[in-house]
Amino acid sequence: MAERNTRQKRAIQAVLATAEAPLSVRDILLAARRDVPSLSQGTVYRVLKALTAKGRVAIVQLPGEVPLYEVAGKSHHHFFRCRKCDHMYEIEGCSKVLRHLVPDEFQLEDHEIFLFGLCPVCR
Amino acid sequence: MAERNTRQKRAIQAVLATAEAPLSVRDILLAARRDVPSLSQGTVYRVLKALTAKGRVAIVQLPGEVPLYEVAGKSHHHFFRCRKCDHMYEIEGCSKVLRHLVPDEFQLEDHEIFLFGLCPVCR
DNA sequence: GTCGTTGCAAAGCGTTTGCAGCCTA
DNA sequence: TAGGCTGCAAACGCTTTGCAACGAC
Repeated sequence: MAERNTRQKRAIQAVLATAEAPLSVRDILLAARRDVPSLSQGTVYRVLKALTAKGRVAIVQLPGEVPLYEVAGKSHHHFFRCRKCDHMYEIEGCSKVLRHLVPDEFQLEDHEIFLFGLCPVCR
Repeated sequence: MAERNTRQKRAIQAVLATAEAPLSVRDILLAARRDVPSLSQGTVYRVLKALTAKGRVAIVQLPGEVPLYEVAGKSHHHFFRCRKCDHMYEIEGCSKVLRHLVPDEFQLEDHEIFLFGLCPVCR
């Protein structure tokens, strides 16, 4: 019943903790294998699923792309994706004006915003 | 070279044209088979891909779900998804305030907004 | 020693694609 | 009749899962 603290879990969480941008399963697998070379894909999926269920990891799902993972608990934010270099920038804060988009009869609980364009470097 | 006007394409476009909400590939396949029973999944994918490339169809990609398709050319809008009945409502208009979310050095070109909550019926 | 966890490989699911025959123009 | 289009089925990429061995406690 008690959850166990394994090398695999520690390696995966360490990778997520030190990442500066959301990572794909492949990214996580390759990075974590530097600590635990025998790490398998299946384990990465299982550990991520468990961490997500516990609310310790958040999924960043861009339209038409594979899901990315980041540590949860950061302040509410969204992402800006540069269409040239593909880099993802975190956008802090979030417009209160969203509430006015929907009629009052709707009860707005959550939202996702993805911004696309050119970043300062690529302009 | 010249594109041909087949029963399959007509059936698929008719389904999209009369749909009141974005449809999945499965939805489209089942509906279009009422006109063309022999219609195959592969053809649906190919026709949708072609229509999308020509800008006649738009993809609605909700995080973690299969893509949905709708006729393009509607006025700019986003979606509100009821987390209880799963119905999707179109939200007209879109906040200009988005531009203020990103620093001036970023060149904002496009965006996606998904709203989640309870619709008037389910509240 | 127990039993949660892992690696492996097979299976699952949505989507793409090669190919031979079909049918629109 | 030409060649774009279709149905079929195999292949593909990502994710899940069954199972026996492993290892944290």
